[in-house]
Amino acid sequence: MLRLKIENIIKKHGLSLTKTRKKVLKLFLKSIKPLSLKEIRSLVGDIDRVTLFRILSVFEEKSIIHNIRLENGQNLFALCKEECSEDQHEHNHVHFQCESCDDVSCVEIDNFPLFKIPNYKLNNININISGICKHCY
Amino acid sequence: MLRLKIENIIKKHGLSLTKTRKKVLKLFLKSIKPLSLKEIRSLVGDIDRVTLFRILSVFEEKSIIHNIRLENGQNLFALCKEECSEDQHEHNHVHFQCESCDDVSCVEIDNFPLFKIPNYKLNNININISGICKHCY
DNA sequence: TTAAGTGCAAAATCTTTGCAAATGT
DNA sequence: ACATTTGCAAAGATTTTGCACTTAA
Repeated sequence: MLRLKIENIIKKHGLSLTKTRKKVLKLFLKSIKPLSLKEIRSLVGDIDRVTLFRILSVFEEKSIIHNIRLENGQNLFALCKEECSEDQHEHNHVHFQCESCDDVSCVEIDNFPLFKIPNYKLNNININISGICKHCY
Repeated sequence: MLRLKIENIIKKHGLSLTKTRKKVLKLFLKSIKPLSLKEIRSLVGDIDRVTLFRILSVFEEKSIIHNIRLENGQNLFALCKEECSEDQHEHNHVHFQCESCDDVSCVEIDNFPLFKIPNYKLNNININISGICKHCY
């Protein structure tokens, strides 16, 4: 089931189906939280640093994952929605970092605000919020 | 005039008034655009890389400037508003990057959306948008 | 079979740390 | 005069490049 989903996603984006890519994607599908390079490497086991960089880079290019750059410099990656395409992301979430427990998560928002700026065309909107999460509140 | 403003800002935050800090702050006050480390260094002239890191770091700590981390990894800095304090920023702007000319700017937004997430306390909100700017549109 | 992906070595960047000399108050 | 800041050297971390070897189609 999961295996099929993984293969499906990779093929759908025209990428060839390799062992390492499957391992990495599996991780994202199983994880609720955004992952750092270190975490991925320690979870996948022995995967070359450079190879991982390259895998994340194609995955990002194909909008399988997206990159979360936090204000403190942390660089995390999280799964995109199926609807995300290469030039437009369809996220209704914000990236939230808790100042108490440091946890980062993608939080869905209903009534996601509609941004408009006169004379500008807005394609991708990325929102990072810090504060206190529901567990620490 | 500018000289006084610079000295005023630095002193207001309890920092001592050094040559290099004045130079760096002057740059921010004169620049409309967010600046990268490289740009700052080339504009200020000969300033040590480490010293600059440290100056930016205190300035950020004191909320004289804020750090803009773009999705593509670029790391820029821009002046805060006078009202910004150490634990809360009062920006009504988004960080906009044009996909055509690559320019980054802080764009003021009227009707800045009010975010609410049930059971969360939101402190700082940071919004990065990419698209086409008014000059390229 | 051959085009694409991986792993390794090594370079290029970016960021941090420690300490002696210089500067601000 | 004393505490803080700066510049330099050097360590650490992160990201990129080139190339030979392996794997997927």
